[in-house]
Amino acid sequence: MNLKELAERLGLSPTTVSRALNGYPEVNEATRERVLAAAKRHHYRPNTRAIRLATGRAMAVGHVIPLATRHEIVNPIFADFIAGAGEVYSRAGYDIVLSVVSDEDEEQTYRDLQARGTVDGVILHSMRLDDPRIRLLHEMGLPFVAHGRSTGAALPYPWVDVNNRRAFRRATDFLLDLGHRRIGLVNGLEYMDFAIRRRGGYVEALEARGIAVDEALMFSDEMTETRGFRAAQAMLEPPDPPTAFVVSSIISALGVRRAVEDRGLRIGRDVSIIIHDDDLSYMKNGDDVPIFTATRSSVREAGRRAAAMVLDLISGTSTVPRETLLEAELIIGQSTGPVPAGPLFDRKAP
Amino acid sequence: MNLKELAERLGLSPTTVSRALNGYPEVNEATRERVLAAAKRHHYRPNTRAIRLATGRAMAVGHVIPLATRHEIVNPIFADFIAGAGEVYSRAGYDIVLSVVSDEDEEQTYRDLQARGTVDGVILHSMRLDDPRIRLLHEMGLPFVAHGRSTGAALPYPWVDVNNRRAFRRATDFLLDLGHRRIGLVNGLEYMDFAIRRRGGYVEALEARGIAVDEALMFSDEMTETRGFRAAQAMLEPPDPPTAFVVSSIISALGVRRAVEDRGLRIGRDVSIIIHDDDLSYMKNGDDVPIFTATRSSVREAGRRAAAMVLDLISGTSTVPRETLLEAELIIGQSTGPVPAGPLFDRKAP
DNA sequence: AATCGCAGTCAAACCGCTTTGGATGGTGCG
DNA sequence: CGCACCATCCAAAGCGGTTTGACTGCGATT
Repeated sequence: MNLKELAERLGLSPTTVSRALNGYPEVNEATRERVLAAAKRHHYRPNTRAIRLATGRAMAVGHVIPLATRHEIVNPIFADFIAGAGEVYSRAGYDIVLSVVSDEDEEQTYRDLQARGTVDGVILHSMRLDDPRIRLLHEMGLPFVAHGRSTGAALPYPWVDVNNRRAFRRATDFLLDLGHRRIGLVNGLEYMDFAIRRRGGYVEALEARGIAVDEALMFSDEMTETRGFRAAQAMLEPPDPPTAFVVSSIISALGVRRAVEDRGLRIGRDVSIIIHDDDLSYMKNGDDVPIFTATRSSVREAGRRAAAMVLDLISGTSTVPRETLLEAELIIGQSTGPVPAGPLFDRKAP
Repeated sequence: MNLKELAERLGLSPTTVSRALNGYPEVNEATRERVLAAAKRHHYRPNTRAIRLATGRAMAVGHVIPLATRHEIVNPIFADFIAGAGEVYSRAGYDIVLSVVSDEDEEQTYRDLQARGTVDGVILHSMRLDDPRIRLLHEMGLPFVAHGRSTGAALPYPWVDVNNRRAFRRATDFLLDLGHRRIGLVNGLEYMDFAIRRRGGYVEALEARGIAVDEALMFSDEMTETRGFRAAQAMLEPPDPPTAFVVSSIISALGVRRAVEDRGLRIGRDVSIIIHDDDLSYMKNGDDVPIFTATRSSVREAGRRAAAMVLDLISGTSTVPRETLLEAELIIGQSTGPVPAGPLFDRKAP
């Protein structure tokens, strides 16, 4: 059943039917109701392909997932971010078009997406230091919203981000208040913007108390369980190991926990851990009682905000702020406690 | 730059240009080269919206992500599955259209996707027991491939699945061979088809050795760290606790590990764990040495297979089998060992 | 009574491609 | 020389909607 057929059945022109369905004012209310009823009765659904061609809009937002050729890792936060964004898109009748792309093809992908008219706008994932995509998309004139910021970007751009610096400042302060002085940082890759900001917050907290930053206690790599394990293992090995860790991801933190427990140390008593928790649905930080003390900020909510923002940009009606800084809340869990008295080796399990 | 403009510049008709670009034989080779060169020079990219309308094909495959309203959990394997499928789609010039949908809207979503011509086919995720979507899509005549099977389905349907039963049979046998007799099963939700098959393999192995199945040692729930923790905790509590666990997901297994270690027991010595490992990129089971002994099957590969299959179905050229059963390989890691002598309480840490 | 304005409707153009059904001119062959 | 047959190319008709510009009546205005 297409528009023409529906119009014929109703004894109306396609024009009127189209207008009736799309809520234009110049159609008689009685007619409109007749049309709507017939449309429902015949399960009429307008063909998206035709709408897209006729209106020149794609009614779709692109999410480009960069797949670093070296690492081949899909960002674990991605699924939840999309789930949040999806809620907003579907309400607005927009589709999500996904492109999984290796780094080197990324620019080409954005150009294609625009030139072929596949999408009306895009969301940028995995923002990096001085990210070249900002300039690119500016030049192309394709509406976009970044999930995360890009330190060093020359141009303004719309973004949704967590206040990573403040979150890590608070996390580190929290540990310092508990008396910890040797605090390890297990961070993400440092060309990722969030990792830089998090380190900033960490360093800031230490310096505010006059504590020297120890390079040996700062680690940055892919945020997997294994890397977290390795990092913690390496830091715990030498004399004068850290009594606490600030960890960028709950997944790395699982590795840190393993390393700590492998040495016979007890989390929350011998070694404290505080994490950043993206509130991933399949990786909840405990049901009721949080496992880890954490700075928490829902990545799903970030998805919702970013989606609303990009739709806003596309429609041109600015009802939503262009920059959204989400504050993380501090969740007290069981993984932190006061710094233990005496040197660490005294506390080792037999 | 569109086709008409390009044709004008070349002094050719749109027909010829279109044919030259699409490799039709009735165009002079010299002309074709001229066209190709001009297209490249002017960065001509055909408008997808127009192609789609003209050809009547969507050049897109839909992935419908059901979001159980109760749980709100995004399946963690989803991102990697899509990454695999994406490789295949992009090579074929197809897009991925994502719909995140709550259970009750799912049928409506498939109908819409087809009637509006948004996609040419779909992939079914999270297959359940006697899944109603199989009949639905059959009736609709929309090409589809299921990721996972559906026990009890009356109609034939194309699928890609892991041999879950055999994997869990092997895993359980492996533990039995090590002398374990009390083996806990930490499984996924039992309306999920894979969970049923896995339990089947587990039960089969026990029965083959004449070991009675103990309901108290079979747990099924959402596969999160916390639920895994709870399950293991509950099983370890009573007298005569299991000396080994078969766990359906690496994520739940992290919870099981935590529960085991919380009791002062050592993984691989006091308690063995064997998992099913989907080889998730952000949740690797160790870099070089596997952390957990596991039955491994790459979900990314499953994505590739399913994508190839659905494209096959769409094009009508059957070059790929309609049913793909992937065998999991058994990976020996550090989490399993012979059953310890003596009752469990003797082995507790001081 | 003639004109105007407006609500309501429609025909036709258009979006940018694909595809059908010719045209055209040159070749080969009887 | 005439005709069939290719190899090439093109005009025009879709695809299924939206949107522009016009065209009806009919009550209100002058």
